[in-house]
Amino acid sequence: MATLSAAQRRQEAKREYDAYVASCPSRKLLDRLSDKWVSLVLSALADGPQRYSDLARTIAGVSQKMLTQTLRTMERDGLVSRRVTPTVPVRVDYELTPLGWTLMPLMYAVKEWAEVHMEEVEAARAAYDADL
Amino acid sequence: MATLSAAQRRQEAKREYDAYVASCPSRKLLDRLSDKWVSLVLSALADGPQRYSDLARTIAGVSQKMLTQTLRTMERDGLVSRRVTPTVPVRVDYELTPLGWTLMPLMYAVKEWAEVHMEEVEAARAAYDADL
DNA sequence: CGGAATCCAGGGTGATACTG
DNA sequence: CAGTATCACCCTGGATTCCG
Repeated sequence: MATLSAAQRRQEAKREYDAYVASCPSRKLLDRLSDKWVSLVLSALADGPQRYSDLARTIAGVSQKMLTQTLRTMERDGLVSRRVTPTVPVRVDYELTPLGWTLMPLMYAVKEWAEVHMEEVEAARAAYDADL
Repeated sequence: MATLSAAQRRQEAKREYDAYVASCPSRKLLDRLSDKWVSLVLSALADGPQRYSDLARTIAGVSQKMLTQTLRTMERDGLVSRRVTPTVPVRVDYELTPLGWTLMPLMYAVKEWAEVHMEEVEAARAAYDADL
């Protein structure tokens, strides 16, 4: 990459984890981050702590199962924290951990990119399909 | 083309894409970008044009089918371009399009994040599992 | 309200074999 | 070398039901 200096490339080469290697834990982590719900949950929590039901409403179309499953995995990975308020009925809030906050901007940027460049992608698809 | 409803015309005029809405095209685009191979292909092409076999070697563990399928979709979406050199045997090079170059740094950052924060994630997992 | 558990259909995925 | 084709399987992910 042109934006990387030779020194940076050397440093990268020495890095312990390499996502290009299938057996590397970071590759599996990248696979997990490449879950379609993770980016949406992270982006949704950018506004601050939110209740389970708030997340379900913001992220339209997510099933209870997938939302819960995604939040559990993200909690286990240290990206979000779960706070239970033992009222009746129960209230559960999720918020980003410090680690989660370091990842959120990156995923948010991808989500933004998808929204901003949607037209160009659709134009490219139309052009591609026309050449068949 | 069929007559657009008032709501459709408003959306058309404002070009508002919201990835939180399940039916929004940008959501489907985000789902596609959330493919585990897309981020690796984009990152691999950050070094410049590469041959099919180079990509297959760099991205360890990808099957021919998935690599080809991923490249086809990315080509259709205008993220990569495909150049065939009709030698014998055939040589095929892939490179990022200008549109692909705008997305690459974002996905590359996510891949980097996974490598850099791997240890913290593993520590979080260990802590989570210990509390069961 | 915020889950857990179960069932189950569908398709995404990989292995394999073949081709220009 | 760079695919295409076929098949079988697993696992995702939705629907439903029940619980604290």
